[in-house]
Amino acid sequence: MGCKLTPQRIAILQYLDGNKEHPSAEDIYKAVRRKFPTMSFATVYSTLAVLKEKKIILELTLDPDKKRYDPELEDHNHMICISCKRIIDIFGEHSLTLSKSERRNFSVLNSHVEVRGLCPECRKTT
Amino acid sequence: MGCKLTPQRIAILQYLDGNKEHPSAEDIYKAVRRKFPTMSFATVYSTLAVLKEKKIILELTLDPDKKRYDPELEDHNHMICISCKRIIDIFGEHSLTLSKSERRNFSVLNSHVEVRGLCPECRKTT
DNA sequence: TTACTTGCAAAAGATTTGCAAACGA
DNA sequence: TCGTTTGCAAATCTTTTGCAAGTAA
Repeated sequence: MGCKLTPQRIAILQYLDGNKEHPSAEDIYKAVRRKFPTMSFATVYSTLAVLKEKKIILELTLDPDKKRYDPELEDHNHMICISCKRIIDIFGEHSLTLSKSERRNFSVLNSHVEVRGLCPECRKTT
Repeated sequence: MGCKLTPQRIAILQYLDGNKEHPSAEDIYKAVRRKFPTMSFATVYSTLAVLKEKKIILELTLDPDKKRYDPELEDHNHMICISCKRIIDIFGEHSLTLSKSERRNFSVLNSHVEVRGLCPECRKTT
C-alpha cells in the first residue's frame, strides 16, 4: 500500500470498508478502540491523513460540526439531514455549467453536490 | 430587522454588504475591529448566528479549516482553490438527478455545488 | 536495522458559553 | 424601563503536534 500496514491501520481500514455511515474521526476512534484499547486519536487522524492523501478515502466537509470520512470511491454526491446530520450517498448524474471565463481561469479538480434537507426519520418527527 | 440594530451589527453588515471575499469570522472580526476596538469575537459570532438564522447571509462549509460567510443571496455555487482557499462565486445553472426513492424519502431544502481546483494565481505558481 | 508509526499529553485553532455591565427600542 | 446585546474570560470541541518508545519491512 506504500505505507506500513500496522494492525491499527488495518483495523481502521476494515471499519471503513463498505461503511455507509460517513463516520467522523471520533466515530472511527470509538469503534476501533474496541479492538485496540490503546488506540489514540493521533493515530486515527494520522491514518486518515495517509488514506486521504492516497485517495483511499474522501474527507467530507458538509457537516458544519466536524469532518466526515467516506470510503466510497465511485463518483457520487451527498445529502445531509440538517437535523440528525446523517449523510446519505447520491449516485445520480449531475451537471454544472461553467462560463467560458470560469473554465479558462480555474483548473477544476472535482466537483461535488451537497443537498441539505430532512431525512425520512426527522421529517416524521418535525 | 427584528433585532436590535446596534452599531456593531451595522458595522458587520456594512463590511459584509457586497463583499465577495467569503470572509471567515476572524476576517470579519479583524476588519470590524478597526472601527470598534472593543469588538469581541463573541459579538461577531452571535451576530453571524442572527444573520444566518434570518437568512441574510449564508454559512459556507467548503473550506475544511473554518466556516466562511457569504452575503450573496441569489442562488449560486462556489469554487474553492485548494491552495490559497480563495472562494469564488459561480452563477451558472446546475442540475442533479435524484432517484424516485431519494425524492420520496428526503425532503430537499437546497443544494449546492462545490468545485475544487486551482485559482488562476495558484495555477501559475504550482 | 531503520525509517515509519504509535500513544500520550500538551498545544493549537475555531467556536461557544456564562455573566455582569451597557444599551437600543 | 426592560429585554437584548456586548465584552471579557473561560470553556469546549475538533484537530494537530512533539517526542520517546515500539514496530513493520
